[in-house]
Amino acid sequence: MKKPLAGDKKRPTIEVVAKRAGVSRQTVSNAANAPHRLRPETLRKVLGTIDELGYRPSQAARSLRTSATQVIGCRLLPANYAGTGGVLDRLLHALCDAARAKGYGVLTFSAANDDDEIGVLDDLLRRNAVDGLVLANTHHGDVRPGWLVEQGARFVAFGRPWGVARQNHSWVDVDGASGTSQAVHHLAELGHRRVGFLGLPQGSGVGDDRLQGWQTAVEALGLPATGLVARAEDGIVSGHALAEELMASADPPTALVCVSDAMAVGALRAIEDRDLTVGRDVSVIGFDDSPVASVLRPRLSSVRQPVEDVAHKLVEVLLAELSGAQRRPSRELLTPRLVARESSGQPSSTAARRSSTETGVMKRDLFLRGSNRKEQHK
Amino acid sequence: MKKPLAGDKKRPTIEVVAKRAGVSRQTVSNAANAPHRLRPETLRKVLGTIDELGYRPSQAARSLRTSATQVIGCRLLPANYAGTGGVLDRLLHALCDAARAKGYGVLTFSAANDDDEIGVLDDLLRRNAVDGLVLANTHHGDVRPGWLVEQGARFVAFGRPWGVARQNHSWVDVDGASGTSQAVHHLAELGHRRVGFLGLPQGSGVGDDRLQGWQTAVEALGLPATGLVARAEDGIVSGHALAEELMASADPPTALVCVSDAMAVGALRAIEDRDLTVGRDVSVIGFDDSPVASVLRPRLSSVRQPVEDVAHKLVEVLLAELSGAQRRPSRELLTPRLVARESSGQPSSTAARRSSTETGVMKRDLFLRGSNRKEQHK
DNA sequence: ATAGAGCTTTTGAACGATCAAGTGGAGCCA
DNA sequence: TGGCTCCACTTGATCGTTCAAAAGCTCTAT
Repeated sequence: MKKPLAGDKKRPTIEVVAKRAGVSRQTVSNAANAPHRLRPETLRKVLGTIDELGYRPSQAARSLRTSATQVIGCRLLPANYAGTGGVLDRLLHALCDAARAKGYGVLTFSAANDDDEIGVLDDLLRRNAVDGLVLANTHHGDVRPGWLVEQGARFVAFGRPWGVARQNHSWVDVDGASGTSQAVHHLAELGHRRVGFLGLPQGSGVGDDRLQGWQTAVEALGLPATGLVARAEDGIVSGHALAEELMASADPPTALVCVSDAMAVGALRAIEDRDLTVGRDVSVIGFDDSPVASVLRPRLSSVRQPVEDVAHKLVEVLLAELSGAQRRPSRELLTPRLVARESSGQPSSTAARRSSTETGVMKRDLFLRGSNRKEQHK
Repeated sequence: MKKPLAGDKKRPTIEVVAKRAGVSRQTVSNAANAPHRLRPETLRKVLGTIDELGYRPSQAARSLRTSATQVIGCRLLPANYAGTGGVLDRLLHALCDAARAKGYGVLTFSAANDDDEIGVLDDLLRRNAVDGLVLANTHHGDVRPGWLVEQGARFVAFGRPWGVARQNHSWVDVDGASGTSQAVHHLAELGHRRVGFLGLPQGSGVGDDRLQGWQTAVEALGLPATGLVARAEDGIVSGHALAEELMASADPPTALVCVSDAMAVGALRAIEDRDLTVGRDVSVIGFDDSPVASVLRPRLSSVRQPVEDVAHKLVEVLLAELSGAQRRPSRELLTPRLVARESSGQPSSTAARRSSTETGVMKRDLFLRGSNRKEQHK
């Protein structure tokens, strides 16, 4: 026999509000959901009572009736997840904000791998625990989008359906090629000509995309392109090895564009190991602008993804999908932005011609917490 | 007029399963919720049908009837949140796992500040969108616990009710004092005697707790304690200033225990600025073992919080709270563990007496990705 | 006066599950 | 055989909301 605990205030139901306001259930319901149907006077009265009693419709009852949960599901990826370090955390924050602004909540879950994730998704969909899903970190040969389409689930992917032409679902993505292209242009402006690229093994969607941006820019600028690309799995160790490989060549690059910040960190180490100075002898630019970027010494230039915009778009697209108004899938490609810091500077040959005061300034202010001061946004 | 979309497979209801299995609704319900009530034969038959149709009870319908949502709410804190950098992200992952293991989901939301959070919580509670809450980052003068108690909400705090004796709610926390104490003992074993402490301004709960651990250890070991503590707001800049302050004294410390990794990073910079070698001339130990710790050079020794255990306890305590079986609030204090890396080594005077091969080894393998190899857990 | 149109409000039913009470049958004992 | 208990299962009611349809009211045109 369970007796109600002390603090258990009973939430008022719509019926209670109705009685108190001297109207019917439906009128109260309309006050919240379709105010235009009520006479202004009635509306005021009902809203007053709602406010007075602090009434909010029960999520469960509403869901049962409308079969809409007002909840979006999203897998939580490990913070250090290779290739997207930190981006997804920022995205999740932004997603929660964007969703809440539209009256939706975000249900998070973790999964060991994609198959495991499908298991969780299956459960969520079967229980009707979510209205739609945000699928992060799409990759080559990803089985999840196909499975979701097959289930008739509403979802948006953060990431293009890499390598699969027939995948027909909505997605939002960031134009990685634009990011690396910006990086190359930035370096070229600083005076670099031999700009290398540390990439991922062929077949990785994001990797190929970002490599292509490098290629496009290098061609457009008429820079040398041979012997300047090295590829391996993501990680600091890889970055070190690849940078070492390129730096050991007969005609080494004076700048490196990296597919990730992890790679960039490895590259920094390799350059230091050669007793060269990052940002002067060799410049390095990372990707994703992870929290470490602004903590490293020198602070790492990096391409920052517009996560807030991404989150906003994701919610917008997903809600359109949910409303059923959406006939065909939407595709949205957003543009990232290079954040230039100390790790990218003029090549030493060029810099020698100028005064060195600039370098002096760079040595100061390495301890700034945020990444907003002393940074130039390209 | 909305017609059902193409892929809209209709979920089977309990009624459908019942009909198909040739039993009543309640029997199907019992098969899932109270199997012991069924004859083994019936149970097998019903479970078979459930499996065949892929039936899962509708969350909404169940919630409506039982007024339990099987969802836990948790605020998402900014990734770089001062004082707990990265810990809460790891915690969230662990929390999702622990909750899911008990059949619960985790609903996340972000909030600009505590008042804003109360607004969101109010909404969640009024809509009955969550059964309980995990309250992270409790601090001095926190208004949230009191408000929640007043509302009769079920919740567990991650963090003690600092400075408020009468707060009477369940909590789980990590024994920060033990962590800093371990750090001091570790340094003392390495031969350090003058061990400094970089802390937070007085009045910060976690700050005072961690300082106290330093104090206790220093007294127990008979180490000097005066002129070795510096305090300021958390951050890299602060860490740099405080370390500089201590290092500039007549009799500077040979090791620094820091209240956070951010502080530690600042300390590393300050030591390097004095052209001293971290881990040899001056050792540094951080707190929280944030992702940057193992990326820095030298890799940062840090006190790691047992987030998985914390998450497990949080869920355990919260569920006890929800079941109503819990008479009085539980308090759980878990013990963190020092992860020793290169930033903490023997003081140069002691090290000089020994061979230098050890230092040689340390210089290698700085590029390891994870933090599992070449680390000694104390 | 009255029917019809249009607006506001009320009423009955339904969403899909669980709880509480009820039914039927087997087994036991007198 | 009757009565009792116990077990396995079924039936009716209910959670709180929204949908669909009915009802009432006001106003206008005939």
